[in-house]
Amino acid sequence: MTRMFALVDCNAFFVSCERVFQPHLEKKPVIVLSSNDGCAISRSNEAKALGIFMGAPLCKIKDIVIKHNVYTFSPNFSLYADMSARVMETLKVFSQQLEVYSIDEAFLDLSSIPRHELMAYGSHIKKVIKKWTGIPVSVGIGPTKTLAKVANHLAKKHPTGCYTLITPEKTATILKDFPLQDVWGVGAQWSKKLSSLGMSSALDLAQKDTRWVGKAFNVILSRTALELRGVSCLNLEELISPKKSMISSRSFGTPIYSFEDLREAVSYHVSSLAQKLRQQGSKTSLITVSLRTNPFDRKGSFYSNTLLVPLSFPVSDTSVLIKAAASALEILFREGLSYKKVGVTVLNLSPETQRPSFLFNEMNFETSPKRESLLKAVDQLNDKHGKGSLIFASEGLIKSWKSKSSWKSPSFTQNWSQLMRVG
DNA sequence: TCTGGGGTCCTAGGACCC
DNA sequence: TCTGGGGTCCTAGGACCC
Repeated sequence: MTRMFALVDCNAFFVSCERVFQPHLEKKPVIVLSSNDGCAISRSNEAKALGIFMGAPLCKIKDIVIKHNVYTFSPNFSLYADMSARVMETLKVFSQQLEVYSIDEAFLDLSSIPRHELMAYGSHIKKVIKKWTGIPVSVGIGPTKTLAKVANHLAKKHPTGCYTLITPEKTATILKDFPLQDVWGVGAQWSKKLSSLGMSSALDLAQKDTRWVGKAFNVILSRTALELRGVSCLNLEELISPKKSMISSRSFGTPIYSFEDLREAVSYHVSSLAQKLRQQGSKTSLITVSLRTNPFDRKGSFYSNTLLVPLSFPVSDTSVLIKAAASALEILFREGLSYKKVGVTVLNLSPETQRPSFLFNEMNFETSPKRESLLKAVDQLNDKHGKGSLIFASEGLIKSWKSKSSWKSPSFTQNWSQLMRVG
């Protein structure tokens, strides 16, 4: 039996989340900005119609925003995460086999639904999600994940918000006019190269010999070519696999000059990563610190550098990681520069249950039960009273390095005092 | 005023070993 | 003149995704 996948994608997700709690924003141009109020990362249809592009820097669209009274929000990621969880929970009603692909997208296995009912089933999903969560979605259905993605593109423009690509004939007709750069897995670089080789539509790639594609590009793109042809190569990944790396980084609201401020910012990132490591039940044995000045600043010379610090054993202890990161920062820091961003990455993650046999005394500090229960208590307090309730001293209290966030909506789903009031 | 943040996978090439 | 060949592991870099 051929398989059948649906891709359910939330429309302008962050904007839609804001609208659920502020219904007066319906039909109005709305945008949500990136961290630091940098650029537009989610746009309502009305905002798109005004010519606001994905990733447009706020400073460059300021005139449009003022002239057309575009409602502008700083990002409220915990709100979006909560709304995402509601959408995903609701989706489970329609298929037990579900892959949460990103914060606003999920693949569903619909192989068991009769072919002639798929269109109606897709429309039904859309209606129920809207009714139960307030979020509008588009549904694309096809025999492979890549074709479901293509169908979803078309669904966004279709009045029903649902589109199916079931027969090979219809699929070929659609792919003939479907630009290659819009295919899932084909980015800017490859579409440029493909175009120079004479391919411009998705059908061109689908009809190419896959071995040739594999040689000229790689196995990923040859898989994409097969999927476009209707051969399913990518399975539904229902299990959420543990992360193999984690990043915490942020641009500063205003440039930072002092080592002390940088160290506080780095400590903050490390602390947040360490907590996420413990949440996932992982430890890291490689931490990297990177910092850079503003790459867009024409005056000063650009400085960007990263340092890897291998740890002698896997850890998730905040203090141990802060020490390692601070020593890296000392090496990276150059006096007199105006820094714009720091970031910390933890790699080589391993399950915390997988412990190496101990040879050295230094292990004792990290693994002592007292130490572990202390960190557990810190995590529990922060869970209960909100992130940042209890922090490590090195994170600092002033946070002069924090990001800009001028127009953040209230914590509608997180904080009792900020719940919506009715009547 | 000034351009996000967080991930994954694949490949080539070097180091090292026998 | 000749100076192996094959395997594994690791890393950096490049591509992609949201």
